[in-house]
Amino acid sequence: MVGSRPLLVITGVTATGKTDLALRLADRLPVHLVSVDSAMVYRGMDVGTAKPSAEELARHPHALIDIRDPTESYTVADFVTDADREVAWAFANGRIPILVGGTMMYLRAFRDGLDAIPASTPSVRALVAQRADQEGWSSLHEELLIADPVAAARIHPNNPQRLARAMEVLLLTGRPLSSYWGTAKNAQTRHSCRVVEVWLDWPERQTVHQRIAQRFERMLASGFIDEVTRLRMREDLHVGLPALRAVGYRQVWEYLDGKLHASQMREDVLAATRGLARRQYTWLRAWTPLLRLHAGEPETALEQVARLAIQEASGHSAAEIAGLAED
RNA sequence: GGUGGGGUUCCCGAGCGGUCAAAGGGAUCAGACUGUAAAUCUGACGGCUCAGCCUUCGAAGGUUCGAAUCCUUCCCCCACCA
Repeated sequence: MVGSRPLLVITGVTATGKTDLALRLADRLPVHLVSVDSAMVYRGMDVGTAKPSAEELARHPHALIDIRDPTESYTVADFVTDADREVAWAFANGRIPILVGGTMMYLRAFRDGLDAIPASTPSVRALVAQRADQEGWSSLHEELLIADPVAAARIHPNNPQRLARAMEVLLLTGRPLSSYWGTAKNAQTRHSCRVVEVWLDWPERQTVHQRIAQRFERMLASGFIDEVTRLRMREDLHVGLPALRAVGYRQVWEYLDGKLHASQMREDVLAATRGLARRQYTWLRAWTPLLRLHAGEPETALEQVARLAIQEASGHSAAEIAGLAED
């Protein structure tokens, strides 16, 4: 019965209650929760990432939370490797793996698989950065256009981050980045499972904006500023690190630097969070097999997801197992 | 009460007789996305029956072939003097 065991994915834009849904699901079913969140991986970044509380984590452990120091980086490839390991563990132990989170690129990479492209190295990265400094990014893009026209066509000359990656691979391996494309295996194949994806969403964008604002108020009341102050006291942390470029942390850091007034900081954080949500929507709308559930009706959503999971797991029809999720 | 500065498209803010639906920034919206992704980047952004037309630059008049730009009066802000 290959492909019948379910793997649940709970996603949606920021501040829609994904974590809550997952926690409640964990109360009823034998699950293994796996966080899909590029910011929650960092230790000491709790309030601003809306990480589940220590109590919640004690009750329902999440894999891939608090696995890095803010000085370290964490990548999509790290995520796919880690998530694969967690999913395998779940299946081996008779649990339903549930991937919860809104880092869409991680989710996409997990679902569709990642091609075996070599990781960059600090020295090559520095070299590319230095060349960009001297010659300008547009010059590097022209170079890429010749060496790797396929990748160059898909990378805008003004996008240093993606351009850098392509150049790094080229310099590191002597091979075009695009020559590595096409070997990835998707999650269903890798795990012989059935991926069930749930999108928790509000019908009105305005609701999401409101919830973002309310949640930020709660974060402030819960000591978010203090949290950033603590991070800022560390000599080895600075805003250039991926961890501290996270929404909220970046702005509060500037505020503590005295570069922003409190009201401006608040506004900037909210705008950045709304922007994050907007970009998440772009992924979600293009994501075909998503079951969209109403975030404003958590009970119903919970019911549906639980039922779906049981149904997939048992291979029985929904009618046959109706009521099972209640227990 | 007097003098000086000012009211510009959702916000801030340029423009100071034509090339202005009006620079730039912000917000918002749409999109891209294969090892930094809560990142990085692109586009749209007064309205329409959209290669053109219509309505905007505090209000109303006026000058001019032509005004956001000049004049008059009025309304409202700000600063200083009283």
